[in-house]
Amino acid sequence: MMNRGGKRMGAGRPKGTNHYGEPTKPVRIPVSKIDRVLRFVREREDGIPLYGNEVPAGFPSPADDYAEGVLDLNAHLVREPTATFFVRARGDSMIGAGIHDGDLLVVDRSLEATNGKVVIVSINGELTVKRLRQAKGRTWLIPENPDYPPIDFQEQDDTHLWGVVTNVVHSL
Amino acid sequence: MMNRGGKRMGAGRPKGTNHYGEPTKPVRIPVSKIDRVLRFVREREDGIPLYGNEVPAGFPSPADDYAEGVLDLNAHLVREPTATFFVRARGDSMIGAGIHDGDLLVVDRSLEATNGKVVIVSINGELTVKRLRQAKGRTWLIPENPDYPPIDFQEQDDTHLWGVVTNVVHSL
DNA sequence: TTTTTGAATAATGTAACAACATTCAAAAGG
DNA sequence: CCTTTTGAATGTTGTTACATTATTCAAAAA
Repeated sequence: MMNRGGKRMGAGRPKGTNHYGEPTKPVRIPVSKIDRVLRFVREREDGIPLYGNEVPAGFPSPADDYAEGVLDLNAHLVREPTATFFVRARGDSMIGAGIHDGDLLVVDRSLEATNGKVVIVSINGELTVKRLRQAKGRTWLIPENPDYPPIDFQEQDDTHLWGVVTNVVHSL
Repeated sequence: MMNRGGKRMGAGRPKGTNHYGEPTKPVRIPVSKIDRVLRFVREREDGIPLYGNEVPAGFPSPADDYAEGVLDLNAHLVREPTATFFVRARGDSMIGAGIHDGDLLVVDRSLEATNGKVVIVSINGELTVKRLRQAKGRTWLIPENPDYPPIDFQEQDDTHLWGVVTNVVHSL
């Protein structure tokens, strides 16, 4: 093997040619979460596009500028992670509010349960979802289905108001 | 300062007393995502609990065992990230399928649009959501609202079937 | 007995390193 | 003069190493 020459100006791998197009730094991650972190970091640089009602040029090509940007469902649906939980809805008593049997309800305990909000309450160990209605110093739980009667509600030992439903996830 | 003694058996910080209760490893993360990764790793060790229809003891305390475990909305609603996009629904023509004006639709392009599926199509540059119905060699787009007429559908230059709606996110 | 204090040991953020990837242009070959 | 070969140059990347910090213990001091 013979020498193949000396200095080469401008040689070498150019900056910014890494997988992400930006610098990286080592961050310490608990081992059980490394998989999910790597999936988040590597597989979806673009997130999932969100479109409005017009068909954008090249729709739905992830390389485009998105009509309404990009969406992280966890962040979009959960404002207060520590105060949030999910409940699966049963029955059709709230069909008028768009809540169907089997739907997933996102419940925020940090929101105030004011008049007209859809809330999760427990009555005798059963969870139920109804609309809260306060009038004339009394509180009612109103189903959104004429087949069901309103419930006279007052917090006691066996009843408790757990939180406000912010979102309904319905599977088709 | 005087010497305060020699060997101490069992002294020192005990193992497993870190923030996570498990070992950590450095992972290289693109700088723009470090914030979100740290938030994910640090702020929510428990995830968000998912409950069924009975009230578990101590509900809803994150320390409990959850009736149905823990849920990551992105993973739960998005099976094929690269083939998925979101569309915001307009109008009430699919009210019977639980799709309301302003709802967020999760659309999977990798699923086959078979008879009976709810699909996203573009017609003359407008996106619309309807139920696909194939019969007698023809294809129809059926609204789920008696106020709207079925549409005779065939893919042409100005029409295209974009994907199958898998989930509907409805905000209250 | 209680308090003070430094030794012992784990956790943590980051620098450093070795292995790898990428690009360039000089040298070789035609 | 053009094409191919080849090693230098330089960035990237996963992991190790390390200095600093945090935590606990028990001997020494009070």
